[in-house]
Amino acid sequence: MTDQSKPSQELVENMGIFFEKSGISPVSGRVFAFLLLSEPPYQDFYSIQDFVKASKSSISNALNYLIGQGNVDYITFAGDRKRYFRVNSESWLNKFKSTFSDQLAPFGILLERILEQRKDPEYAEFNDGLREILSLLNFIVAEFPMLVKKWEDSRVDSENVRS
Amino acid sequence: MTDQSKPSQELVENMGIFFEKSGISPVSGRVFAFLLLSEPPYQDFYSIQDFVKASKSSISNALNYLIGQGNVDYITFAGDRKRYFRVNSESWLNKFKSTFSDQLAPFGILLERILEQRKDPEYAEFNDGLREILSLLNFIVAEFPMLVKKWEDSRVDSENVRS
DNA sequence: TTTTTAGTTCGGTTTAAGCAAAACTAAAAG
DNA sequence: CTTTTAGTTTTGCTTAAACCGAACTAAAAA
Repeated sequence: MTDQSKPSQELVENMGIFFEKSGISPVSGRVFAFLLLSEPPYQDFYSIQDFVKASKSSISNALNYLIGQGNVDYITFAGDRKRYFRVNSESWLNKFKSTFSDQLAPFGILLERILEQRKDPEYAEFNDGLREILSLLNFIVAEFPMLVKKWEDSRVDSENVRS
Repeated sequence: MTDQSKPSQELVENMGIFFEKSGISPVSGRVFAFLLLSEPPYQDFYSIQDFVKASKSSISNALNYLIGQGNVDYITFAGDRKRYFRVNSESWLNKFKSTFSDQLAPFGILLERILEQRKDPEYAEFNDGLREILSLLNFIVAEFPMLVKKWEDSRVDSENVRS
């Protein structure tokens, strides 16, 4: 289907390692890297398998994992029963926007629970240290959405300039 | 030494799981949770071992790992050869301040490398999606230190009100 | 100088994750 | 209604991480 220039194995391997570091499996990392680099940016199961050189089960698990994370989805074409898998950059962007609050908020709750337990005033200095972290955390959780909004607004502005 | 009220095993276990999720080993997670909850907030090797119920080697490895991460350090007292391990909230706070940029910046570089490769204009929409993520990323990397600064300033202000 | 203490290091075992191969399934094609 | 296709599920293997117990070490105490 149209263009076929495959990315370099080495680059996919390297980027795969980058994604591995964020906690996903090697094959998932490579699949994701491949989908980010391949032209076209949507690829069917067997092209992925062919490039990544892993078993069907590994590819299947990797794809389902990535789909579950919301970073990948797929499209289909009429009269073609294959699914074409691709990085869903929109959902990826949205995850970015919310990740900070989503991850920080539970951590703030944890810190609050700790401080609730530590009522002994003898070690107030330690508690103050924790309270400082909690304060920064709460500040970020509160301010971050506004930061995103600011970015969004700046995007809209530059669109308007063009039109 | 002074207070001895031990935290509940269950709470330490729960918080341990929370820290495990961020990628550390179960024993490390429990040790860290214990140090966050124990009164006093500094504990010697054997108190930790006794509470966490793991082997000396596991405790040793966990402590050295946490120390390596900068989240734990230790203090000593004259005439006492034990080390007393504790959460270093200051270094923890500092890690917080820098973590975002530190983690986001390499990711931005990765996205840039991807976009460099993807010159085929046929799938410009996909590239636009990636560029959008990169834009948000760069925005956050640039703005985040200012956000932290704003928080720091607000802290100093409230200190001045008191004095 | 011998013993104790406060850990660390070493060697082996257990457990879980990741993967492959092959059997399987559901839908479409022939 | 038989075959092919596009995956999925199952089973079993391999490897690495986590852990334990025991031997070890370096400094302090006796």
